[in-house]
Amino acid sequence: MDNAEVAKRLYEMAEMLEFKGENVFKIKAYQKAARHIEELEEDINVLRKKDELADIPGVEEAIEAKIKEMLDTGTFRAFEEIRQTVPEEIEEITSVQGIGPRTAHLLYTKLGVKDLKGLLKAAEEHRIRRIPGMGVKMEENILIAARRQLAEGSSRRFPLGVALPVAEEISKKLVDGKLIREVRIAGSIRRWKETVGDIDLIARSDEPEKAIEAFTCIDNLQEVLEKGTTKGSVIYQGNIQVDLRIVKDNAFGSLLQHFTGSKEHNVKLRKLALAKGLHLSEYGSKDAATGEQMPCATEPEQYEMLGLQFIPPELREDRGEIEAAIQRKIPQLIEAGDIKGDLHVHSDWSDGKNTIEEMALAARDLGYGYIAMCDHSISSKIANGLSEKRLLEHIREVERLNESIEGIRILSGTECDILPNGKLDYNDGLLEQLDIVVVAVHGAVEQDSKTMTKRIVAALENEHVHILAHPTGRKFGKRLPFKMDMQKIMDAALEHEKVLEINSAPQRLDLNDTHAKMAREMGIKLAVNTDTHSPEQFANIRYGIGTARRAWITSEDVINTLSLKDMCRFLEIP
DNA sequence: GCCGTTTTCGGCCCGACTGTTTTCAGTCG
Repeated sequence: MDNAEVAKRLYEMAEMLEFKGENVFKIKAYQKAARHIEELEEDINVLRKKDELADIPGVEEAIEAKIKEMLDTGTFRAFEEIRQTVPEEIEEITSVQGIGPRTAHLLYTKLGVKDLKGLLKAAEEHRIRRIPGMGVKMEENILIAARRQLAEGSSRRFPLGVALPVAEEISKKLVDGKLIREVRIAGSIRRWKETVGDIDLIARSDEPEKAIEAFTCIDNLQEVLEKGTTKGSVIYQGNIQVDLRIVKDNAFGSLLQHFTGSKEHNVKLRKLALAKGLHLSEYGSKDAATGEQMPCATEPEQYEMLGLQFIPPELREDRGEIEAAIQRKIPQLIEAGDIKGDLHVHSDWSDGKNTIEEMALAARDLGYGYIAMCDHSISSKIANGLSEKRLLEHIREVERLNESIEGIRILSGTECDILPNGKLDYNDGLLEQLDIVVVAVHGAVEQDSKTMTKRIVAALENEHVHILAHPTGRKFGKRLPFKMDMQKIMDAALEHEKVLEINSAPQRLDLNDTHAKMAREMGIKLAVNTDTHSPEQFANIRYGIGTARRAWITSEDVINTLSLKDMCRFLEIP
């Protein structure tokens, strides 16, 4: 069993204990252990051999024994025993909005409901309303939520590239409506997490109830879930849940902090606050002794009040950021303004929409000092890849434009295919004539891990190569990451001094945050590129920057923060 | 079931909203 499988089983154990109404702290203990195993970088089997399982936070005697049993036999007795008493499709029911473990248990024992179908049937036949403690309203809500889940599937998460524009659209509607002065996007979007479960908005308003009223009446709503005095919750077009929370001005920082999360970050923060005699909530810190409420107008104030350095939203995942903030060792993370050029740009010579000149001028308008024109190579036929002859013409065109355009340097480059056998799509003689060589896998994406790893490592061994673009090839909702050994690929990148790309295209975000963090810790340089195919797509850099920041990356880790002069030195070109 | 600058027992983060209740449990984030 690998780390993910062990974690999954522990989560399932927690879920079944919850259904049975076991002690909530016992349940939390399983969940905590599962989460830490999920985030473990080392193989749990290796830890076991070294007898270091108990070093994992949340793992002590009882859970340690169960993990050992799992690694030996694939399961553990307590799990198998409790499984006999819990319906198999329990998760189908508890993932219906409004149904938690207690209600699920009640429905199971009273009505024998054990899956989504049975739940729908019970609601349609009005059997739920007859259970003591339930009622007509409850039954109606369950019916709606169960039908929605049947149609849309459960626990759906949205790529950041989908959720962020929707959040921006709704924010604009709210501010245009006048009742709300300022809306801020919080939650996982503000942390630039690659997928998000819902959209969290917070706002300040002098008339919170009217503002909530207005929120629950905006265009394109599918459903209103909640409408209170300070909080509203709706399902917006596209089946995405949006929550809005409002407080008074003087607690805006505390509110923003609270609703940015993550949950794990906040839980740890509140424990830290308790040790200082403070109860932390969205209203600020409350002195445990006197009961005095101390709201913070800004986030940095809130962190300072707890004796912490300000923690940027992207780091708030309980991955060591609180410990670092105590010691005042939060790094100065990279910002969009640090980017001096884009090293992965397409034109209409291959599959881009605009001329090289138009792309260069657009980049110059953004204040960039250079761009690398990296059109596709021969084998990317579908992307109109450049033949050797056309690549030579492409180089001439770049030379010509560099003489006529002021204020930006165009680097002649390629996004060269790594062929299935690990060879490159152009010969060395041709690659040598380019300023920069970006390589990537496009075809034969189904190769097994060993072949794919060997293929990419072979490409990284080529002396003319500078950057490996979108290393894992994943595309949200379309393609899973290649099967490959990331550790070996990073070892090769480090050895041969190659740069790994953080591709900012919102459907890619590749490398992702954890891989990018791994690269940074190994000392591998990164490039944050857009892979743009039109002038507008330069703006996607914000997604790459968000991903880089989540990986604790600073401007020193990223090569395209170099000035043009330093970039030329880096590439060893005049 | 875990955990300890209140350390081997007694705690374990905090609050809004809803529905079904006469004061609160369940769910959610």
